[in-house]
Amino acid sequence: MSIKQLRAFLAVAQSLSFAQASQHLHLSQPALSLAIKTLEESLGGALLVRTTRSVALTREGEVLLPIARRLIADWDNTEELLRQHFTLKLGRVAIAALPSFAASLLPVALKAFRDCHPDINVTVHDVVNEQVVEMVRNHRVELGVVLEPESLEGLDFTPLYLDRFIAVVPAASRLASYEELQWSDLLSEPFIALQRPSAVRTLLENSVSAHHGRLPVAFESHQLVTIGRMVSQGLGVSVVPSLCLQQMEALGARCVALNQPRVEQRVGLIHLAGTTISAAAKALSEKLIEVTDKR
Amino acid sequence: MSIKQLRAFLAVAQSLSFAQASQHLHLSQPALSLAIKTLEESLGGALLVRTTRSVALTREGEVLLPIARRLIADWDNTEELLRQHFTLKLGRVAIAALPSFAASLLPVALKAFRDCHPDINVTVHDVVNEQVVEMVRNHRVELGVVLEPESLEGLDFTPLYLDRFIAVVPAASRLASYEELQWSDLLSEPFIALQRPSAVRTLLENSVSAHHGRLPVAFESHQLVTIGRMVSQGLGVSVVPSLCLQQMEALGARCVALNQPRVEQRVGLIHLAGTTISAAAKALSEKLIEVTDKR
DNA sequence: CACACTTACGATATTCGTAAGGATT
DNA sequence: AATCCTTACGAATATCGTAAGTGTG
Repeated sequence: MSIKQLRAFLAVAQSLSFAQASQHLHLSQPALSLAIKTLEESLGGALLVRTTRSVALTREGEVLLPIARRLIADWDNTEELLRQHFTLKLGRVAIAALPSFAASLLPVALKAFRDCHPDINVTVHDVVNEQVVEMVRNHRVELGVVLEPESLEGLDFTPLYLDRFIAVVPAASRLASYEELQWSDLLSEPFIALQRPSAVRTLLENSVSAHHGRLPVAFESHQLVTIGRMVSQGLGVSVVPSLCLQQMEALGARCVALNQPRVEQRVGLIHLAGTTISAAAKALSEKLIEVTDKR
Repeated sequence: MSIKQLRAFLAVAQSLSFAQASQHLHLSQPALSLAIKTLEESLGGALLVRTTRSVALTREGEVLLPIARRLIADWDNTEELLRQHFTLKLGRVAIAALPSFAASLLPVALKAFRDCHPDINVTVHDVVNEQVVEMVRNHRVELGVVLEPESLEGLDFTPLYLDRFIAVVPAASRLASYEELQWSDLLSEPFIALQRPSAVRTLLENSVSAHHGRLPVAFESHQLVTIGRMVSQGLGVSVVPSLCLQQMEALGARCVALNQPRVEQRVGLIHLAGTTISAAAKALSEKLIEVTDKR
């Protein structure tokens, strides 16, 4: 029994005419006749009873008809579903991104993506760097945006941009007037840091300890928003990924370039190595690269 | 997308090896490779990602896999179901028969049928002659056993046997000692008749009225059993299809051949003309012919 | 170099369409 | 005579298997 044969049966059963059915199938009448015949032979009995002047279903044909309708419909739906997935008319992508990225560039990329592919469902997970890696490893998400990890065992890393960290200081602070700052300028102020565990926090601690000893953390939060507010209230200073510049200024804090030394870290896309990513994930990746390049 | 292609995909997706899958499918590796390739082309994207050393599913392949499993299972089940119907391993027949037949020969035929085809569900409707015809006409049953009707518009009639009516008299009656009886012998006794409407009743009335005027009905029932009991209790006499002989004698009545004139009527199978009957119905018909011939 | 998938190509099978045949209205 | 399905047959198409090719561990 083949799909063609079943379609042939369905067409004849519905029109009760080989002639009409053959037109509908874009097939010659004899070819249709043969198809039905071989179908009947493969099943071991007649499905249709043809007198020269009329066509009718046998009881067995009546048994098959509703089932055949369902099988063909299922078949066509499946084909359509897959095509939609490939043409990005349907599908889902899950992406995880570290908070600084999720709050800045990701929405821009998502907007561009959604404009191109409005029917793709995108799930965003705004989690700390380590969890992004974990979610990619556990197949929880297809894509991740992270600070370049030291070990990317089993992961493919695609750099998006180089993140240069910036100092965040109260608008009223004397530090706000400088063109650029050094670590030594900041360490005299109370420091507001991201709570551990956090890749940004670790990066900062390592950067500081190399030149000035321990980071003097006065306050901690795991929310960038909270840090921004604390700074703008004059509670202290902080250092955040440059991506957060706009967000911080919107919260009333001032951002100043941080040099001596610069704190830099590549940010990029990760996905499981060895597996291909879906067409939808590929399209989203491209949009992310596009958006980060533009900036 | 063809069945073969989907089976090929399923085999590869489950074993994650073209080599193993090709063995399982009894197909050469290159043929399998081609099948998958054309499937992917027809759907518009890759389902499997092959490095030279390993095979894995793409996201789209993962979407298809569970659906493919279901489609193939449905397909195979349907094929199996139809084959079972044709080989009489599965199916149902509905048959309607007039009471005298349903109570006598039909069970014998059913026994023989069930011995041959234990998995066919048979529904029996024990109804009066007119209802048998009606049920066949309304597609309520495929087969009917009736006294040969005058009009068989749209019906195919297959004679089973000639029913010769017999007189039923109380064992204690003087009539019980005769070898055969005539209508005139019976009409002196109270007559117990089947209730109208009944083909047997009509047949008797017509037969009598041609020679002796009206049938002097003293009692009526629509149950043969009741008539048998009434006769055996000495309430009167009756005339029933010869098929009921055993049943009547079992109820304590005596049966005597009825001549002068003989009342005869062909009993046969009917089914809707123009439609074929199911394999199961055909087999049951054959058993009925076999059983009625044997008698 | 051994293994696993792909490409190339000739052979085989299926399927198709045209033409002729048979039956019914 | 017209219509509708079936059979017959040569042609196009698809599928298959063998053999050679390619890339990886």
